[in-house]
Amino acid sequence: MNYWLLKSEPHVYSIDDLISEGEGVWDGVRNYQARNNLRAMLPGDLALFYHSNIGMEVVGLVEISASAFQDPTTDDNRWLAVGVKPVQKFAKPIPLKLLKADPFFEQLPLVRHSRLSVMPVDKAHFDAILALGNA
DNA sequence: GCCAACGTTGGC
DNA sequence: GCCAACGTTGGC
Repeated sequence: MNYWLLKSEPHVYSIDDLISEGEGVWDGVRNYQARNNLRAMLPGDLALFYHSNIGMEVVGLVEISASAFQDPTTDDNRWLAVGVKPVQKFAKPIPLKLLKADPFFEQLPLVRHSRLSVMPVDKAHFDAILALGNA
């Protein structure tokens, strides 16, 4: 089981959009590093859902429901998408500011490499964020 | 709205 | 293959 973080601008696609759809396609990724992370995902993997720009907080948890397939938003076969299902919306979203202020999260890619939109997360970091979200 | 960080493109 | 120019992302 692997753990991930998916970033989206909520005015484009928010966790509420995913919840109302029931199941979604994570598409539109146009960055090789992010694409490679999508390719490594397996059904059942868990991913944190982060709202960039507006909110700037980790808002919930989703599950990978389908491993990588051709991104349906382009004919260019370099790009991939995965299926996602909502698991929960956090009672307490975790602001980026809080993660940045805590040395424990220093190595989190979200903190270190803010432009990457699909990133792996250590189990220790994942568990800690989950606990904060449900505190 | 600005700008730093980073990725991509294209001329050489 | 290098690197300057340019475009995009995302925090502030």
